[in-house]
Amino acid sequence: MTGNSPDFTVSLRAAGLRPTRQRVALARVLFEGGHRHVTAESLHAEVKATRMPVSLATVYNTLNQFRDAGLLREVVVAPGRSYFDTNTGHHHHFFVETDGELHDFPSDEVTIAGLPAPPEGTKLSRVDVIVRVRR
Amino acid sequence: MTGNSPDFTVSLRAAGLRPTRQRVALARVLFEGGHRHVTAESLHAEVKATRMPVSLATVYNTLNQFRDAGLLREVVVAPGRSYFDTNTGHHHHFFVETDGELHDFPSDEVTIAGLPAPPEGTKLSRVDVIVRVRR
DNA sequence: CAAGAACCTTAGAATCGTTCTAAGTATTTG
DNA sequence: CAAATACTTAGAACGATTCTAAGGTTCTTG
Ligand SMILES: [Mn+2]
Ligand SMILES: [Mn+2]
Ligand SMILES: [Zn+2]
Ligand SMILES: [Zn+2]
Repeated sequence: MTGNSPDFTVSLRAAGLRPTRQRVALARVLFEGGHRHVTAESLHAEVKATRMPVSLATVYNTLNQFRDAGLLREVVVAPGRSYFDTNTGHHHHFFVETDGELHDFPSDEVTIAGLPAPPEGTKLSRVDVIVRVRR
Repeated sequence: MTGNSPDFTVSLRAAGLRPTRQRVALARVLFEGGHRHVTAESLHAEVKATRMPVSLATVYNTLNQFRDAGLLREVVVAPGRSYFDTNTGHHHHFFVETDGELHDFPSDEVTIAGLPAPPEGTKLSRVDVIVRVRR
């Protein structure tokens, strides 16, 4: 290792994934710097700009594997397109409907009181709050 | 008029839509009886069962027109599929991830406190709360 | 109640985001 | 290093949705 960047080789192996060139390149784009919200297409465009060739199929495969490994979370805000979120902690979203932007806000400032009990025979998985706004 | 069913001709005209055979048939399936959550495919199957032939393209057109007219609301809970909701009032949803079911719960029992201000230059459109549960 | 204008429905093609297939390539293991 | 295993990829396939363009329905006006 020659730089000071996080060692994605380690976290990929820890997730049970071989640290291939493509996955390391994608991890760098995703996890270096602050939290991100990407689509497969936007991530593909970004990684191509680093001159590391990665196919769109691999971007899809990798996003799904990272999500399954808990490195990413999938956020559903608009029909027909998936967003992937590098922030896997508890938080909620502003969705700017007019331009498709997604912004985090912390869930610890928000209180949700009076939620009814889940339907018979089900257990809670997650509570998503999406605040839709427009410009 | 021979029955006691609501006059969908009137509400369609009020929405600026001609009360065609197809739209009236779809309105009956959607709005007679209690609130519904449908997909284009599920609604198409239901209306076909009434022996009134309606193409899938018309189901899509009509759902979009009803949504634009405020008769329906679109709910995004899962990637790759749109749900349409006949309940246009304030309320939130349970989504049973394991079988794709959507259930309402009233928003007046729920309190959401501490929401941050919308990003600069945006105004609030709607707050969606989706409680995801699994069997 | 014409008859034209406006609007609507539809089959089938097209599009879009995503997944699959299968053949070649990289990574790991011993 | 060789064999085993996992990965990447082009291109085909897919499922949901939208579009096109041609024929049918509904509305308006006299
Ligand atoms: Mn997926
Ligand atoms: Mn739509
Ligand atoms: Zn986020
Ligand atoms: Zn509802």
